[in-house]
Amino acid sequence: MPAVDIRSLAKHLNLSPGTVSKALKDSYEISAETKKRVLSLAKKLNYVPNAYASGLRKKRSKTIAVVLPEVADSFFSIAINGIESVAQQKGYHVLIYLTHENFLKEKTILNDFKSGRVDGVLISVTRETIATKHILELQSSGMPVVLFDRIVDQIETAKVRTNDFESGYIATQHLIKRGCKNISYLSNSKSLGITNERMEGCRKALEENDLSIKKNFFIECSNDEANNYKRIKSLLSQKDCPDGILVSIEKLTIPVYQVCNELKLNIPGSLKVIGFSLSPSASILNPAITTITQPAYEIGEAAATLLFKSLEKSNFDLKNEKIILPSVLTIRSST
Amino acid sequence: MPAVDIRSLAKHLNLSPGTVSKALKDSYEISAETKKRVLSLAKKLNYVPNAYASGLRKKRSKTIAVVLPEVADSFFSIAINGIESVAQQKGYHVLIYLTHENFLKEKTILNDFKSGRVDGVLISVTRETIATKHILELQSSGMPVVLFDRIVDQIETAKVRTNDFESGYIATQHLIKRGCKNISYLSNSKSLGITNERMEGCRKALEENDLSIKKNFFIECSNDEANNYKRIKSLLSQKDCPDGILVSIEKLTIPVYQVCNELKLNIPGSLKVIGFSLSPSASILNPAITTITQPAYEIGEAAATLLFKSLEKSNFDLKNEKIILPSVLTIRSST
DNA sequence: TTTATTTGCGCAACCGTTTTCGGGGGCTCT
DNA sequence: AGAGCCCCCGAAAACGGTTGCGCAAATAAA
Repeated sequence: MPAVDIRSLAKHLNLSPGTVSKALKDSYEISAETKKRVLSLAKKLNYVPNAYASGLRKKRSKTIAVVLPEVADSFFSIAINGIESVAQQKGYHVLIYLTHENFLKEKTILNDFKSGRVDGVLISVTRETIATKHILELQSSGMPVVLFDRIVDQIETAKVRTNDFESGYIATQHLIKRGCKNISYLSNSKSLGITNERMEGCRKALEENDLSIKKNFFIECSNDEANNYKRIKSLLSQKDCPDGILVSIEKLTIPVYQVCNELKLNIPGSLKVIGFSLSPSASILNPAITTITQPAYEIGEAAATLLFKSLEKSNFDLKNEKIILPSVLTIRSST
Repeated sequence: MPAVDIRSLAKHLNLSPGTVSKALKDSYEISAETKKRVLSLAKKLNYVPNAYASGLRKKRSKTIAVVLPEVADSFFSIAINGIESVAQQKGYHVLIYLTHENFLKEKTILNDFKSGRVDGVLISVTRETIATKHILELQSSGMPVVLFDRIVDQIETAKVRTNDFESGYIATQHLIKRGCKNISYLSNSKSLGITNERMEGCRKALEENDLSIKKNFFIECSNDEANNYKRIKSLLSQKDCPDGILVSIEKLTIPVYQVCNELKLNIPGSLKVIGFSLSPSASILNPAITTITQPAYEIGEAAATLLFKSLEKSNFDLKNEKIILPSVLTIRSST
C-alpha cells in the first residue's frame, strides 16, 4: 500500500506535480482534457492530499477548536451537534478541548492555538475565568474567536447566548403567578455571568411584585454533591420554607426532587419547582418538571456560522455580532 | 505581533534554526548552556512551534479522531470525557466527527483520514454499518483503529465494549425474579450488534426459565418518535399485555413511562420496567427506574489508552486486545 | 607532540503541496 | 513572414521545523 502522493500521480500521467495540483483545483490554467485525466486517475487511486503539507503551505488548517468546560450535561453535548453539523457542511474539522472548569487548562489550551493548528475558536469559558489576557492575546495574534453561552463581557468579539436575564425573570414571574410568595434561587458559581444574570432576572421579578428577597434563599452550590444535598435539605426543612424554587443548574434538579421526596414535600402543593434543563426526561419526572430550555443546538449552530463567516469573508467583523436566542418556558405539573 | 518562528529565535541567539530545534527537544548534541539560552528566549517570546510544519516533517499529527454516530444521548458524551482526558494527558488533540448514523458519511470521514490528519482512530460504528471495507482499507494504510461500544466483529483490531449479552441476561433474570412471566424487549435497530446481544441475553434468560418468547413482544423501534410511542402504546394496551419490559435504548424510556401514565398502568404493580440508561435522573423518575448502566467513561478511557499504546509502542498489537467492562445493575422502585 | 575521541554546532536536504513566474508552441492578425 | 497573443504546462521557490551528516574545536589518550 504505497502512499499515493501528488508526485506519483504526476509520474503516472507524465505531468509535473504543479500541474496535477492545479488540475485538482480546477484551475483555469489547465486544459479540460488534462483535468479529466488527472481527476480520473486521482479517483482511481483514491488520492487524498496530505493535510499537513497543504496546511503548511496555505497557512490554513480547515479546522476549528471548540473549548468547553465539560461535556457531561446535555447543554454542551447538544451544542456540539450544532457546531459539528455546520462544520461538516463547510468541510471543516472540529477539535474538542475540555477545560474541566480549570482556568489554567484553558490558558494552556488557548496558547497552543498559536501553533496554527486551528483557524478559529469557539469557546465557552470556565467558571474561574475572570482574567481575559489569554483570550485577548489569542485574538491579537489574528485568531477569530466566538464566545458562546458562557460569555465574558469585556471581550470584544462575537457572542452567542440565550436571554438569561429574561429567563430568570420569566421563570420567577411564572412562580409568582402560581401563587408563590417565598421564592428560592439555586445556582452554582457566583462568578459565572450566566447564573448571575438569571439571578438578577429573578430579583427583578421579586422586586416588581414587592416580594422579599431573603439572602439565605439564594443558594450557591458547589461541585460537592453531598454538600449540595445537605444545604438544599436544610433550606427546605426550615420553618420558613420557600414555596417556590428556581433551579438554575440542571443537575441540581436531582437533589431537589430527592429532598422533597425524603421530606414528603408535595410538588407542586407545598413547593413549586421550575428548572433550567434540556433533559428530555423532564416530562416523565414525577411530577413532570416545568422547565426553561435553552436552544442549545441553535446556539452552537449560530456560533459556528458566525465563525465561518469571519473565516470566509475577511471584511466580516466579529465585533459587531451579538446573537441572543430565547429560551423556552415549558409549563408542566411541578408548578 | 510578528509571528515568532524558529528562524527568528535562531537569529536572536546567533544560532542556526537546527540548533534551536535540537535545543528545544533537549537533544544530547546541544550544550546545557545553549539549551538554557534557547529555552529562556523561547519562553520569553512564547514560541509555539508550527504544528503543520512539524507534523509534515515528522509524519505525526499528535491528533486522534473520534467517530461517533451522535452525541445526543449521554453515553457518547460521557465516553468523550474519558477519551479526552487520556488524550490531554498524553498531549494529543481530539478531532470529533458525527456520522448521524449515516454509513456513507462514515465512509467519507474515514477515507479523509488518509490525509495524515490523524495518527489513530476511535470509532463506534453506525447502525447501518455492515460492510467493513472502509475500515479495513484504513487499517491497511497503517492507521491504528480501536472500536468501542458499537463493535464490528469481523474487524481484527482492539475492541472495547461492555458485556451486552450478560447485561441483557441479568436484566431479564432480574425481571423474572421479580415475578414477571411475560417479558417484552424494546430496541432500535436489529442490525446493531449491541442491541442484538442484549436481546440474545434476554432470550437466553427466558429460555432457561421456560418462559415463552413472543415475537410481538420484541419490538424494534425507529427514529420516528411518534411511531415508537404508538407501537409501545399498542403493546401495552393489548389484553395479553407484558408484565415486564426491558428497554434497551435509553431514550425509549420516556415513551414507556408516558404510555404507562396515559394508560394508568402502575409501575411496578402492573408492569415492571428496567432500562439501559446513564441518566442521573433515573433516581428521580417516578417510580425511580431500575437501570443497567454502562461504564461509559471507562470505555472511552480504555479505548483511548489502547490506541495510545499502539501509537507509542510499535510492537504493540491491537489485534490481541479485547476489553469488556461490565455494566452495573442498579435496582430501584420500578421493579 | 601526535593521534584519537568527544563535544557542540551548522549545513542542507527533506516532508508534500501550492503558487508564482516564465516559456514554448500554436494561433491570429497585419 | 514577423509580431503579438493565448493556452498549457513545467520549474522552482516557498511554508516552518526536523534530522543526518560533517566539521571544527576542545579534550583525552598515547
